[in-house]
Amino acid sequence: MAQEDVFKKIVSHCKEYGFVFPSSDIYDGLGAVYDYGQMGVELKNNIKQYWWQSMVLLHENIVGIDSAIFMHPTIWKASGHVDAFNDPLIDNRDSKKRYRADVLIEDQLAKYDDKINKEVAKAAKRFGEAFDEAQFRATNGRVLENQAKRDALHARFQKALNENDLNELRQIILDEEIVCPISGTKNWTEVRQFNLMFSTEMGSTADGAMKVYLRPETAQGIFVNYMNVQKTGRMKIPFGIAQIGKAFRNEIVARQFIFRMREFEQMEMQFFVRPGSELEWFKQWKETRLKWHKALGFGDDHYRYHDHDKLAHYANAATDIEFLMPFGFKEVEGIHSRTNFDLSQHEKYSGKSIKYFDPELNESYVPYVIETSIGVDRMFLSVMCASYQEEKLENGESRVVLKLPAALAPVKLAVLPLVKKDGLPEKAREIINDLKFHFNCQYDEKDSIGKRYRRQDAIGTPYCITVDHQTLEDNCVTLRNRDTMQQERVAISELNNIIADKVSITSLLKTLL
RNA sequence: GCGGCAGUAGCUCAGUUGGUAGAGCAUCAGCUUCCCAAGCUGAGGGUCGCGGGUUCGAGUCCCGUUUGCCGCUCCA
Repeated sequence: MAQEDVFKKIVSHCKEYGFVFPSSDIYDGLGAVYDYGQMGVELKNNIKQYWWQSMVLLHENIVGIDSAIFMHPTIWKASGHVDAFNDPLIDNRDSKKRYRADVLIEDQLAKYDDKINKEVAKAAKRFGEAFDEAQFRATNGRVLENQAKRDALHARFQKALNENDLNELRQIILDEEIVCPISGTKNWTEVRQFNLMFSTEMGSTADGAMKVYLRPETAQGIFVNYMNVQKTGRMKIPFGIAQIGKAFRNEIVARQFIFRMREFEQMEMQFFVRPGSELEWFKQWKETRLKWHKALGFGDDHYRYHDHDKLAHYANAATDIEFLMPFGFKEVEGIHSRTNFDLSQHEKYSGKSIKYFDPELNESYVPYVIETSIGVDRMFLSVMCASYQEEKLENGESRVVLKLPAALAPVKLAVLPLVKKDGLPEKAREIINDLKFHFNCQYDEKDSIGKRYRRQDAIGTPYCITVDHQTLEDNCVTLRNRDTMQQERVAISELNNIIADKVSITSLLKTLL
């Protein structure tokens, strides 16, 4: 089966069994926004718990926070997000190429300069040593004409930029008869402003509302709380701050189901270290994070590193952990050595000192940061893709089974009376009423037993128990394993002992040590 | 954003030259009592993405719009 078909099936499966729904479904959906359903929310919560516990529980020098989505607007100036993502873009309809409108106009300005310089160079050659350049520029007709055009264009361009007048930018491009370098035509679309950050207003407009942004990453919430946590938690370097939360990016193109969404969730941990030691820590976190992924047991061949050649302005090392999705290896987690860029920027913009006094070195410094940043939704998708299997059975039939790691499965145990009479349902209820305090259980008495097993396979329930007539006599049930489909007879009193450990996140965490 | 393709029941889809909707699976109730789904009886569920137009009549033709998929583009 082609891989795209598998992906389509996974998307359908997600909807059909209550994992992921399109947002605003009954209103025909909202672009690149999705909701998690009754099964999805359980799986997602389990993923978050696995991450949180691996960070905060297993490391005494990592603590968590939960910062607000709204933050002071200056934070995004300090971080570089305001400047980095605010480009006026225009498309040429013939070549279908996109350009920055301001760059096209700057190129046009440069053309005028070229013309003028050519005239000057020509004259200089002609007059030799006697050439007075200033005099020539001030009197030559062709130079003056081009200079006047250039100055007019420059003034108009600056005015349009200052007023953020997109129509005027387009009009300039038309008036100057700027053509697409590829198609050579002037068939331009409207100019559009693409800002990666969503904005809204805080306070009523009558009071002079303040423009605030929905955070495009959770990291800054950690950086601006660095001093608070370090002081109140008496944290000593090296230490980390972990956070799980929503972030928002107004992607131009958001596609591939929940892989790239406009509203998404991140799990980030910023680890603060001594300057100079950052690359050592970078290496260590790279390994630690890959181990966390591999512990899920999907197979080591599903993962690879992708080291960045082109580094962002703040980083001195960066790598992605990529996962083999049906549409290729894709980034699930990023590990970045962010230097002291963020904290230094916040020092500068806030005017507050963000230094750490290191008693061992007896000196103060702005700590360096190693960031591990993982997309919850991407992680969710990778787990779904790796777990989804269509199996041919010995009797020639097939089944769809989600081979989720038991610790992540939404439902841990299904309790099934073999038949819907003779007191079996009552006995099953009795069992579930005890076990439901320990893990997520589901009861089902509808349809044949085989059909019920398949229903549980489809949502990835690792264990099913069947209550039959013999149960009423010996207090034993049949325990059925999702993956092997093997059954064994166990005492009801032993169920919690047998199952609880296998389906707990604790058991998964222990494999990390 | 540009270009191509698509949108009919929860899912997968059919719907003939335009005559106000069907199948399989799923769901629910009952029968059956069976340890690996698709046995029997019955039921519910769709203003055919949305808006407009042509027509006596539109799921079907035309225009617009929206959503999705693929390619290009963008991606601290």
